[in-house]
Amino acid sequence: MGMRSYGQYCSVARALDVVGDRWALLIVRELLVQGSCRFTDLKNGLPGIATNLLSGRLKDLEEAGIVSREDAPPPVATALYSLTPSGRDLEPVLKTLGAWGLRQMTTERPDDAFQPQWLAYAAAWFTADADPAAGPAVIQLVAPASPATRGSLAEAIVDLDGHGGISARVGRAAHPDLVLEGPPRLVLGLITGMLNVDQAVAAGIQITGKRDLLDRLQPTATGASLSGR
Amino acid sequence: MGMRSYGQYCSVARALDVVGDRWALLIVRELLVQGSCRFTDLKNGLPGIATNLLSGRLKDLEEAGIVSREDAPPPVATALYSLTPSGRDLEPVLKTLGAWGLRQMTTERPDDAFQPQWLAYAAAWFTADADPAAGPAVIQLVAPASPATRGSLAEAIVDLDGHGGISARVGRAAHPDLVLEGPPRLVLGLITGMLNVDQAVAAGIQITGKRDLLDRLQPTATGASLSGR
DNA sequence: CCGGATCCCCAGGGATACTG
DNA sequence: CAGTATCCCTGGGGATCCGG
Repeated sequence: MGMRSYGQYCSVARALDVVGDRWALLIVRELLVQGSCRFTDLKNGLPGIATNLLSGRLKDLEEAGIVSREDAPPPVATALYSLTPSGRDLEPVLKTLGAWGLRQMTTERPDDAFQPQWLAYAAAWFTADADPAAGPAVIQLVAPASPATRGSLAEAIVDLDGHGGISARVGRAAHPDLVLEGPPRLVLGLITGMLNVDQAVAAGIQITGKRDLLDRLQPTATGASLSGR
Repeated sequence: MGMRSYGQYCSVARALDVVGDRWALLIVRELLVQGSCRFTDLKNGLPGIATNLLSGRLKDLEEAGIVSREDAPPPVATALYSLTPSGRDLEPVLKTLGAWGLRQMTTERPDDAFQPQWLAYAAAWFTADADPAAGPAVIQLVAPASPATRGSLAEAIVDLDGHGGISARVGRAAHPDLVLEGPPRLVLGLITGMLNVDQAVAAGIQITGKRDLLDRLQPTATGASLSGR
């Protein structure tokens, strides 16, 4: 299929030969965040993509050794897509790219899509646990989802494991130690450090539970500030 | 001009809205490596790009606050392009992307372009000084340039400053402590750690001078091996 | 020679409909 | 659900042309 190359013996150009096509890195993002998943799950996680383009890219990425496709066991009988080790190695690329992209989040665009898993990966990728010795803790993030799915909520659970690790997943926790609720720009701005607590509160974020957990949740990306607007 | 967006409130998607277009990141690469330079310098550093596309991208990137264009002082009277601070912040992105792309360098393509500055940035980005206390040192890299410019050489100077820093630039050093000469794949493979010394020598690289300097030049990217072929 | 602008053509992307 | 097929259209590749 698509084998267009920049024709340069340079590792950046070679990387872009493989993952530089439109939608390619976003597909990898979705596979990183969702793990092994079905065609439709990818389609839902990539609002705006055309189905032919998705299937085409999946073929390309499989050919390039980044994505693997396998048939699920009998009861399901559907194909599952996941990342190969080489594909998982793209995580640092998406992390740095996403960290740089935080500064682009200031401009508001009311009809942008927004999904719960993007809330999750932002917490996992752009924050660190400043005080692991304080033990495990659970933070619940809540924001209104895309305008397209009006009424529904984007909910993510952030787990501090007490050993310095932070993981996040979509869903609602039974007994969170802290709940942050508000528009995506505020929740995201607070956990990525683009807003400080005072600014986020003033802008209308709702903080429920152990507020001192916010001091443990240290933003690692040194992005611009969202406070200007 | 091009304002096509993925329409997702996600920092990765937002980043790709700005630098995801074809050639965009390669233009940034060239500006990072070359510093402030003219239109023609960029064109020469980006073999294969169409001039209309280059000028269009430069406009887009300028509009996005990544590139700045300024008129050079009177005697030159030409426009100079350079990166803004925001544009320079893309360096970590290109580093990680380039590190991942090293594994794509194994496939040989005889008519790929190859330029001296790519030799330089590879050394600066993917190596570290394992023993700064040993003092300053200079390593000369030499490889045949693109088939297009047959006969000419790609030459880069790697400077170990004796304080842990490594910088590199295009050119020929007067009195290098070490000279590595051979095909791009071997020189690049050796400094990025995809080949070890024995493999590179067996494949025909020429090493002249203080060979123990090679132990100081530690590859930082954990790429695949080129030895398989 | 440098710094583009203009033109033409085709491949790749976007939207939708359709099928196993 | 998991794609394939189709159509349309924009953006990219390549060459040429033009003002400074």
